[in-house]
Amino acid sequence: MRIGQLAQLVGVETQTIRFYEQQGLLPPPDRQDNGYRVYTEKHGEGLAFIRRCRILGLSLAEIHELQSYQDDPHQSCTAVNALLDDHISHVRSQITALQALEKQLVSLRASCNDDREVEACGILAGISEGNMHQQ
Amino acid sequence: MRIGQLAQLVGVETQTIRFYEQQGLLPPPDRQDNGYRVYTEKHGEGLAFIRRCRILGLSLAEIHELQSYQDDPHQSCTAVNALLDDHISHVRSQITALQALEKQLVSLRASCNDDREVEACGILAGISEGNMHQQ
DNA sequence: TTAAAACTATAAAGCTACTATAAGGTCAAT
DNA sequence: ATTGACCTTATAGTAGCTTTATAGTTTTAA
Repeated sequence: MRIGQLAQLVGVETQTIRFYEQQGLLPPPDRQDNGYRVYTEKHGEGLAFIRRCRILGLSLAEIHELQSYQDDPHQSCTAVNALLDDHISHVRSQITALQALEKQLVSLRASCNDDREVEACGILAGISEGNMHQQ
Repeated sequence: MRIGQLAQLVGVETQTIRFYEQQGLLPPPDRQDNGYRVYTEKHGEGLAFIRRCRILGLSLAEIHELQSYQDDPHQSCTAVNALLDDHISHVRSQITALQALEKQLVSLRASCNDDREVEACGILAGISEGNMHQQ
């Protein structure tokens, strides 16, 4: 399978595949005589794994870590559990921060009900005067 | 006021101030004979405005847009309202996406209760097999 | 058969919003 | 005279790709 087919199969761009290879997330495939990369089904699985991890919000470094666990299948998987726990708490703190931000934005938005002149705009005034009860 | 004082006043690094100047968000200040930047109170206000916008999650491009409205104080402020509305809905969709992600991660986490061998780890199996009811 | 379209390759730059590093000039105090 | 704190510019690094440039190869259509 060539790079274009693999890309279509998994739903990524060809450049992304080359990028993962360069980053050491995808093993370098064999080459044809003309230099074209030749992929196996294993590469497809590896690439799909990476993409699912990315959809879950894991960083490339975290994915690399998971791969290192996969390569040593008889060790305990507590590290995998810990990685996921860390990631979950990271996601949760992001949610909390964004919810606080949303509240702040909504209250700022309420300070101006359309169609004033910019000079009297409650939003710009609100930002300029810094009445943003932070934290 | 020199750049270090301004930085301390507003709570940013000096490089950040130079960066904003280079990006056209902060007007180039006068220079002393030795080339040092000299800032006025106006610069302080401008910088504080930028920082408050950044805390609200606005991009530098959005801040630039807001500044252009400030420069023309007699036009209607509907564009300002619209910018904020867009930003609020952007934040809300981020929150929604992260909440869905959290759910997915928690269910994945539940598929492995510690201390198995990596080979049997429910988390890695879950990602590999792709039983991630997406969307 | 030939020419265009589609695919592949590498290398380098661009994106965001800074942060960090390097190499050097200026100024006040010791 | 030199130390230290400050200032200058220019360049590279961060994450995870995407875009662009340039060029070679294969496939398809005329």
